[in-house]
Amino acid sequence: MMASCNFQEQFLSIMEVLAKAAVAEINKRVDDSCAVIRLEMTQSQRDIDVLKRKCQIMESELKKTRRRKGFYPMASERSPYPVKIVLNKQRSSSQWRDSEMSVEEDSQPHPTDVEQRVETEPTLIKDEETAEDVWKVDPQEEIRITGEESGSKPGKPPSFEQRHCGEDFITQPNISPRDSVEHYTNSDRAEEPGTTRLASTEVFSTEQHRPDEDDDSLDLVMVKDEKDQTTALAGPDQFVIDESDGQLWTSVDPGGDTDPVCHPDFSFHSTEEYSQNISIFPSHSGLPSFPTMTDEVGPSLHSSIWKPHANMFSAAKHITRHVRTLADETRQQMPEGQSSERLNSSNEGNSLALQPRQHQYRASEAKVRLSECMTGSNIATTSTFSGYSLSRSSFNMVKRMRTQWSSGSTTERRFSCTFCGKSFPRFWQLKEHLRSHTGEKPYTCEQCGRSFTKQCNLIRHAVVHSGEKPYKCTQCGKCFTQRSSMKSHQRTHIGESPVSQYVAPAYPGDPHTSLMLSQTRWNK
DNA sequence: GAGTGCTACGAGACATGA
DNA sequence: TCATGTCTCGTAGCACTC
Repeated sequence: MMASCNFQEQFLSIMEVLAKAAVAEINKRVDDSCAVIRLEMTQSQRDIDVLKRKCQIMESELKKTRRRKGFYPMASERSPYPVKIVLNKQRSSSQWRDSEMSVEEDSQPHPTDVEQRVETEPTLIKDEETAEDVWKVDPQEEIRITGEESGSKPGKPPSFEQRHCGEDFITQPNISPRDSVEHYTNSDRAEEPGTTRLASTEVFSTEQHRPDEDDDSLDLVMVKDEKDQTTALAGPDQFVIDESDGQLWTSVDPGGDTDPVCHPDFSFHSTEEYSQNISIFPSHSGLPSFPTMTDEVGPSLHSSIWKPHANMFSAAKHITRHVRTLADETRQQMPEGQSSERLNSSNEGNSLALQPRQHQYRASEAKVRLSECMTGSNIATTSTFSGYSLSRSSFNMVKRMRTQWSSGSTTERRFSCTFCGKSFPRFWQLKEHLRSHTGEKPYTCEQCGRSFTKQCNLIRHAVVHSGEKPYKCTQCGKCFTQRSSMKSHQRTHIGESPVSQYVAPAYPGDPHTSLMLSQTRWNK
């Protein structure tokens, strides 16, 4: 009895020590990671400041030039709707900037808007370097990016998403589908006389009504310049998010004909920290989740050996708190409009970009429009998951794409999965692949109700109900439902023992021979 | 409990036709 | 380029045997 008690005490003390050591180690690693994050953010901050200064200088110069020329279009000649102009790289910067400036000036914003716009003036410019701007699907966000913090209550500091939506493309779950629509106008509207020509840009309206179209179809931003026969997404960093098809897509400029640098490829990629640390799907969704920070430490923490120790129980929470605290601190340090993908990924699942979508769109239209977008030298596709909008990951994509451009890398596989980084040569392959992440299973067996991601798998599944076994072993006559099963079975006929087909490892520890041995289990 | 074989499914690669 | 179908590999789960 005494011995047992002593053993228990010793065991507990050992566990306690181990738990403390583990917590310390985890804290250390988190701190290290945070240091990196801070460093990167500081660097980004400097870059942003420089860009802001440049923008301010250019804006002031532009205004001076306009005053000299006396060029200020009348508000009555402008579109009565608030618009967003998407940069077309084929246009000179002065042109689109002029257009945008005039639009914003003529839209007669609320006085507070003006103030805020002045404060955040650099963000007004849909610069080529701010590709994330183009992705916003929410007019509220469009307003926000110009400085107005819609969604945040007066006197209340804006939420992280609100403050960073400009870069993070958060689709607010409480926004109605109609609200989250951006309408495009140029292609189907006659140019109004006196209107400053926005030939190569697409003018978005948050209120515009197109009587010749069903309202339900107004769920996708398709940026396309019909006059120039090139999409306005010609800029390789211009994206559009659509919530129509539960898929994740991107615009691609494979030819690079719109880019002087000839960017060859900007397919999706995901950063490792994103795919590994971000819980994309909320726990209640029933969809698969990527391991979160908590998950990463979870297995060891929740294994039975650790259960008696509260320290270890709290370790994961501690990490979570730590990361959250850091994220909060970082957010406070970050200026408006700045984003950090690392911060995003560290910020645990509850505040991640992928939030439950509360509205659905018509997938069929998305497909049609997708096809439209896929035509031409530029491919404007759209993005979301089933019920989850993309946002911060999109930002990661932009960054990754820019990295690719700057490095001049090119690949045949232009479409990469945001989640796992796998690449595909065809867009539809990526689309199909994404089902494995989104959990979308469009093909359902009528007999058992089971769903499948691919139709061929459903067809193959049908033999379960039919009892058909079309594949027969030529040696023993045994039938199988699948060829792979038969082939696997046939291997058992070879030499009676599969192991005999391989060389026994001379050294049990040798990884090569061990691998061969592992293969003797016939692909198991 | 370990090893083995089978079933069934997930998913990538590829071919083909529209 | 997309949709569809086929082929294929890998693997989880289960049952059975030793």
